Amino acid sequence: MPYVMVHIPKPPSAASPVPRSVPTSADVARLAGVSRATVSYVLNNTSAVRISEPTRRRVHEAAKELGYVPHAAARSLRAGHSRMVLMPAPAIAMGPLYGQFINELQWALSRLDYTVVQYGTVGLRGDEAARAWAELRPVAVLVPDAELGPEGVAVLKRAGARGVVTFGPERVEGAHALLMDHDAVGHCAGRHLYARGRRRIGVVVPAETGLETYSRPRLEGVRQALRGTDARVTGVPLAYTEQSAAELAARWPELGIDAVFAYNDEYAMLLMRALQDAGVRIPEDTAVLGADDLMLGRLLRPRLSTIHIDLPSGRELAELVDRVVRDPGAEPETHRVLGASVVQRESS
Amino acid sequence: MPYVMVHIPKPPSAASPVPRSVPTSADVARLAGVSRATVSYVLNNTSAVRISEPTRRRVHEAAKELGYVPHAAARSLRAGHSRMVLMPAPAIAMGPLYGQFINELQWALSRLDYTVVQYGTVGLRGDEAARAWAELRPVAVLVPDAELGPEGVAVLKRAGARGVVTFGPERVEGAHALLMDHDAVGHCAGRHLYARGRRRIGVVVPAETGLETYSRPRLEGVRQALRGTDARVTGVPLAYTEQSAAELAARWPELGIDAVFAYNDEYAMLLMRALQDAGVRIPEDTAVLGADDLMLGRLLRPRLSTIHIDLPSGRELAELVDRVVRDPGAEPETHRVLGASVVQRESS
DNA sequence: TTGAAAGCGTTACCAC
DNA sequence: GTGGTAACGCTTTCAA
Repeated sequence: MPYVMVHIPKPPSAASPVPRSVPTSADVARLAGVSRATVSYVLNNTSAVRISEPTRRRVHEAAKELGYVPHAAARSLRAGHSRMVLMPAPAIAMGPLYGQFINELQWALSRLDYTVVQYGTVGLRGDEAARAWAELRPVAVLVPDAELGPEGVAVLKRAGARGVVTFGPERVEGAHALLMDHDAVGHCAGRHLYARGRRRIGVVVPAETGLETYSRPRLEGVRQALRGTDARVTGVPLAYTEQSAAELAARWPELGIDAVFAYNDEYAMLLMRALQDAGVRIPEDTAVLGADDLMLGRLLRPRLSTIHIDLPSGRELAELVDRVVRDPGAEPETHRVLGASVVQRESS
Repeated sequence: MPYVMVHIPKPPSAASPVPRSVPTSADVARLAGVSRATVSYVLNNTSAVRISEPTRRRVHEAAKELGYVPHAAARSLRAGHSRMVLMPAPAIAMGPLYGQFINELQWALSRLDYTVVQYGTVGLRGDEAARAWAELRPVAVLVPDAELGPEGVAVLKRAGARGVVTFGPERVEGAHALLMDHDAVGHCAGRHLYARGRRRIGVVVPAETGLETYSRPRLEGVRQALRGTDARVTGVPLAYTEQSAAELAARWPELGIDAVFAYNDEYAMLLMRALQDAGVRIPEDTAVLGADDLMLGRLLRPRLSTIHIDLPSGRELAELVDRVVRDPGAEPETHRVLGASVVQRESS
């Protein structure tokens, strides 16, 4: 992005305030004429101790006047634990499905009084990343299985994490697992295309790195669904560019494929357009099937068939995390959470 | 999402390890037979002090054996500051453009040795949110201007934030600003449609809440571009559903609109399809213009014209943050960072 | 009802 | 070169 920042002179404004140092509870105590303990009692509404109303007011006023804000690090240091649930910020934008999932989850965890923090880990691999997360002493960690090994789980637990929950296609030793076996997506796709009479089935494998975790099991799922039948399955690499799609479409006749499961709706839209431009009729010559059930697929002509993916609700997941935190000794559980179903429209 | 988690019994695994307490540097010192200070020197590679090689080795081995991980809260408490840059996790999934922007930014800030944390603030409004952020004592905060008022800026600064940078269409008193005036996007769109000979111009305003911050200035920009001309500008509400689009398309003739700027490419695709289904010819009867320059727009027929939006690179932004942190006394600066240019294809 | 003091895990200063 | 010690900001027990 070659865009250059243009500096605009700041309009005259109020004089910058004197850079006071950060007010502490001691400052509040001093201003209110009470002890630090009293300040703590008042601001935390400690029920075990009864503070007179005038004192409460004085403390609150002092806190407000100073703009006092408690220091989270000091607090959790003293308490010996935090309510922080850590999850890695996704390295690649993973589409609206994942985004909504995250939002729901954050909301549900907030309701349970947890604080969700997405930690950007760039360049750190495996155990390095686990160590960086452990430094924050989160009470729970929610992480794609691809980013954490068994040693990573151990590091986090030793650092006091009461819950480690992974999600993705595989289990990780020692952690609770939300098993999203994308095999099921592929399996569903394979069965559908076979049922529609297709026998030479292509499966798009994105060329972009970072997606193998999902694309490989999806391909495997198709293979598995068609094992023992007369159908043939072919992996088809495709980058998310018009050029790549055009090149693939040009080779289409020689591939001899009569149906393609295109990883997701976006790749499906890209490929479908390229095939149409190359004169391939859809679905007569080749059926096209996407995944994710995006709204946009419905707008194409022919309308895009897709695999609808059911993710667990944020509320369920939050409750799982909470349960794990409350009973850290429990055996790691494995939950199968990914539902897949065909939405047949016109492209298959 | 009605999907129900299926519990799968855990396979037999290694006995769960004894729940030791979290190892501290004191434990490492004890095991290595040195003092806590020495441990600190060794693990932090303090250059001011020279430690014998055998001692170093003993410390490293002890740390490894115990699985010692330093406690970030304790460290920053002692240090009096952190390297944490805080940004709110977006409440609504904001498309691939924003996602890539965030990723680039995280990467660039990591290069400068900052730690990026996305803090999920659900339900907290304005100053409440600012206070929650302030508790973490971040060294810098990067936040959409819509989520922070001047008082919020003051709270954060009093809590020790050396840099507060807002981005979005408006400035916030006391903070550095990345002025993304979406007026420019609308302006660009208005000029283009006018130049194409259109005179009765509709501007889609998403019905979804949370987007007003962007949709309002875009509409204003179109108005502004066409002020004093013979063109007429009409705001057109549209929800992101097929039904809403169909209803709008049915009313299209009575609206008497010959060109529409559709907020972004996704709304444009939705509307364009509905118009086509209703028999409106594009671009002959009505021109359609999107924004964001998504790949998918190129796949439509007619190909979707769009406004390409140039965001600042993550590197530039990271450098701005770094500069602000290093010189917190500087006057707040305002940078104009949003470039808009027409990409004309076939729909306009 | 309030105050004094200990301690959470680290690091930096100053003696040894 | 290495080890004690104080201090960061907060909560909580105990004593007054």
